[in-house]
Amino acid sequence: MARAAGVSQAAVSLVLNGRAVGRVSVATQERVRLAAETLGYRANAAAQSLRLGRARTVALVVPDIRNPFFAAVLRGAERVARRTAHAVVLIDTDNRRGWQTLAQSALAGGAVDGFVLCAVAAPRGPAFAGLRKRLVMLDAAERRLPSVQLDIVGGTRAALGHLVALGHRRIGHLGAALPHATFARRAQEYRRVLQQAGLPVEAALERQAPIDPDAARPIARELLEQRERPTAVFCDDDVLAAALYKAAHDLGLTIPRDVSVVGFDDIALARLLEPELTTVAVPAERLGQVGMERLLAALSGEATAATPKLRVRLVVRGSTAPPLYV
Amino acid sequence: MARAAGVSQAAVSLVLNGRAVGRVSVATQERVRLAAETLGYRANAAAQSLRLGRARTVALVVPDIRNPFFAAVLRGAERVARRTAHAVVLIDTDNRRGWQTLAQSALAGGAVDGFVLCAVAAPRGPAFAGLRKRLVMLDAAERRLPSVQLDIVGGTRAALGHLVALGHRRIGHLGAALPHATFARRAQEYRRVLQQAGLPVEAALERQAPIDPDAARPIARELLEQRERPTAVFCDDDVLAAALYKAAHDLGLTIPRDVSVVGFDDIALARLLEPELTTVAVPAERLGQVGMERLLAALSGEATAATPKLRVRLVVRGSTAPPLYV
DNA sequence: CTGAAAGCGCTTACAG
DNA sequence: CTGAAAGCGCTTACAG
Repeated sequence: MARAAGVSQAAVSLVLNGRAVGRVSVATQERVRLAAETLGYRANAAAQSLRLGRARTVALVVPDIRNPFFAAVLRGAERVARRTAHAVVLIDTDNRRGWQTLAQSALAGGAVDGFVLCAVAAPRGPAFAGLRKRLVMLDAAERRLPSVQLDIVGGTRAALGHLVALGHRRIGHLGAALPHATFARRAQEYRRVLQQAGLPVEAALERQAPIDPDAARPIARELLEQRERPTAVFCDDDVLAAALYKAAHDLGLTIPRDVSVVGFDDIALARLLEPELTTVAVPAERLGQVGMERLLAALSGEATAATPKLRVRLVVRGSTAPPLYV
Repeated sequence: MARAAGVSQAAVSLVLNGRAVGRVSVATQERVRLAAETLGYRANAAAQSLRLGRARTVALVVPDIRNPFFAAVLRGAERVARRTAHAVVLIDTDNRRGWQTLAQSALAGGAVDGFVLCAVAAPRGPAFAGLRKRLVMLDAAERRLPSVQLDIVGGTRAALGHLVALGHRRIGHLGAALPHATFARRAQEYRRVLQQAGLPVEAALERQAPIDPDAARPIARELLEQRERPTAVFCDDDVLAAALYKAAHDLGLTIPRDVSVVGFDDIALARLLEPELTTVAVPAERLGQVGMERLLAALSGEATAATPKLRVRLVVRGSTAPPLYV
């Protein structure tokens, strides 16, 4: 390339990286640009990485990319990364622990500059000790690590407040069986609201299920089959809510007449269900965006601003109504 | 690292890459392995890429990762890539053309070794001339490029055959408004089956819509609002089918009584709809797997076997029934 | 303003 | 079996 333009390697580098002003003559700049254009030349990424110590690649870690919520996060993250010529590598943990080994290798080998973690537990062990500046957790509880917060407490309170206001007294909880703080928080807040409202907090009203329709369906069913069935159920995720719809249908129960349902996330599915799902809308794509922005900022050494907290809001649709017998 | 183990750089490389047999003494091998373990040492990825000319990274290009079908493809592809220590970078085209520039840069700069293309048109232009060995198209029509085939024709025939067998005479088609051969094929086969069955092939029975519930809903509605409404609709995608459910609901039509619906893909959504959706099951994750396997094989210079063709099969559920008035 | 050189960390011939 | 060296393609001081 330098030869093609008849200039030095250094000049090419300077021009193509926009550091040419006052260092390379305009004529040379033109020649370089023209030659690059003609040859379709791009700087070799590996050589750049080696020299600069930055791979311009970050990994997004999610439990299951088939969940549209995580797909939306990925989309948001990818958009932001692309703006600064970074690539996003996906690590789908499939709800297993093994990903930490992979992540550790990628980091140690410099294949990846940092991580955005979504709904997976923070990695442990000495290998991740220096990770603070290379990691952003999405919707995390731990203040110790850089993160983007969601107002999970507010969302949970809004959802349960809505059910309480409708007159429900027995409110169940279909939680996500994932080891992430966000779900622990929802469970905690669920109990707190019930308690404050003087409503029963019973083990019988709580179940945990994988975020997968088939796996969750029988568990949702257990919740609805009890003698003293809840008249409303708060679900940690829209997919769980959908599983509850199926379970209700299995049992001949009508939503919202026999049981009200509230979801979490507001993925496209929420409005495709019939009746449309009342749910806590979470800005998934924005979460991915903001998370990636923060990671990239941290990687380029910018001071980390205060932990941002994204709003969520309850969207009331057709799946909630007053209980049949008040 | 070499210093830590008290051996040469070359020995480290040999041992860690499994090329040590008969070239490095067992004692040295042990020392290297121990030191690597202790230090958590990984070979620098950039240096390896530079030296070897392979980035061990491939890109998956999809129109919209929020569509669970594409998410499943990604998952399958990622699994396979991981087995051989390759990373998968996502390029979400957002149904736009701009991705080709990005892809071209990534390839020219060696950031990416190859591409798996799913439901996007093959790239054009001289920059992609030498791409044949670095590209696999999923579900492509063009035999000119390496690809993994799906039996789209068979699936379409099965879907329409099912509707014809049920007694439907006016069968509509809600197609995907994407410039990919797979959708052209479905439209073509739809017309062919109707023709062969002596049924009307009319422009009024065909519509194209983006694969997005909100965008597709009014278009689906047009299809159902006509005076001579179709009694059944074949949809190019389950998401389109879901949009049709909504449109039917808007118009007070009941599925399958007033209109039968067949989808394509069998994503999780299909069974969450009520009634559950009759659809052509496509092995999405497997598609991603096989596509990635072929790409990796091609990249390591293995001879490309015959183009594999994956089976699809019609899954009959509750959304199809005989028409009301035969 | 321009060019020659060092060095990022590997792998692979090559000489001992 | 071991070690010293070249070179992948960049970027960045440095000398002219």
